[in-house]
Amino acid sequence: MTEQLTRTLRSDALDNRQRILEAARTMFATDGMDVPMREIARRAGVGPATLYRRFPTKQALATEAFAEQMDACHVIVDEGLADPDPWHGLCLVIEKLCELHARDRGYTTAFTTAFPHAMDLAAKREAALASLAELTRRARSTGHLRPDFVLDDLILILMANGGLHATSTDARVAASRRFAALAIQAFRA
Amino acid sequence: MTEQLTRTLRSDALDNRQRILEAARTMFATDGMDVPMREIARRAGVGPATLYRRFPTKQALATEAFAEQMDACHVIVDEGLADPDPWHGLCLVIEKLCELHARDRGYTTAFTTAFPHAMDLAAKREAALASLAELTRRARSTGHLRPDFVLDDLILILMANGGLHATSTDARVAASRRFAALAIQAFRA
DNA sequence: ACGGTAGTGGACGCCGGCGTCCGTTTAGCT
DNA sequence: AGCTAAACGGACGCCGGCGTCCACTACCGT
Repeated sequence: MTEQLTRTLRSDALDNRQRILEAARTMFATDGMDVPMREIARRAGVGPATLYRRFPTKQALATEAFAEQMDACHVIVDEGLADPDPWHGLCLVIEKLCELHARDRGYTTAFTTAFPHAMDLAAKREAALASLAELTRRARSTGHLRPDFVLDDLILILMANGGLHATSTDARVAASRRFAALAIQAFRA
Repeated sequence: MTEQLTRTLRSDALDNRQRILEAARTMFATDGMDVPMREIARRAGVGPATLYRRFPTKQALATEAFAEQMDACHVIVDEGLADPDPWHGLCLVIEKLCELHARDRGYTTAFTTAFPHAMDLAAKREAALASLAELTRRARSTGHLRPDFVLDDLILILMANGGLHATSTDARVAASRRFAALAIQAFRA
């Protein structure tokens, strides 16, 4: 679908579009989801009208902007699945997902609150969760994972991880790391 | 200090003040900290001016409104300290604090983000944390608590607990309960 | 090079929250 | 009952974000 847009879009327009997405990504990541649309436009070096023409709503913008973060999520989960030791793979996934979410304030809220109509995000989210379920199934069979573990526990942890506030990104990442370690401890058989 | 105000305040004014605080408490709890001041005034049945006269800033209002929640925190910690089994007391404290925070959206953010100038809150917070430190010290000596546990871990958990979002209060409380159980699991030796 | 059209962004009006002023009401004392 | 000062709240102006319109610009095919 992006391809069709790419084809019919003029070169300068495409350029602006890219800069808008880049600006949105960085601003969402550092300042969270409540940055004014104006501000994103300013940083991208375009007028408000251009921004609104490309992305009529903030959700549309967020959905596109977080596409690569979503892919990063998938890569992380796939790496976990590829690990010969499922328990070790699961631990890696937890650590990396927590860090990813800690580095990007906006993505966390986008992922957890999962706005009503961001179906594109939701679909990918479901796919990632399915892979996670498979990974936990394998990890449980190794005996290192608590037998009464359920997938919801992991989701719970990820959501809770999003509640970690801090003044700087570094502090947030550090807190997130400790938190991931505690979570793994809680999941161990 | 409240006494002095009480004395010099006219009866109807005192009445309004009470209703404002009650309205603020319920609205902060259900809708979080970002409710408009207007809305609180409306629910309390007073004009905006009255609200602003009593509480010039939202922080002032929040500080007073959460005073009893803060006391509830103290009671919980004290109960934990009074428990003959420190480890059991600690578990109770974790469960109750998580639930308290889950029931009151506003209080959670007020407690964790701890606005710059809400020194009254901050002072009580520190006192509670000191008691918590004592409790964890005792719990560790029983051997049921992980030897490498630090107080910051508990704070981390409480902050993370604040990240649990849900549509209804009941759902949030349920999630919080599961989360507390996981946390206790992570802290066990 | 040039015309046509896609694309742009400054400017505009709207809305909702904020904090304050002032004419009116009412508690409380005599 | 009557007076006075305290208290009230509706109304006002301000600000910042939102979404849109239109006169101008610049790309691209010929």
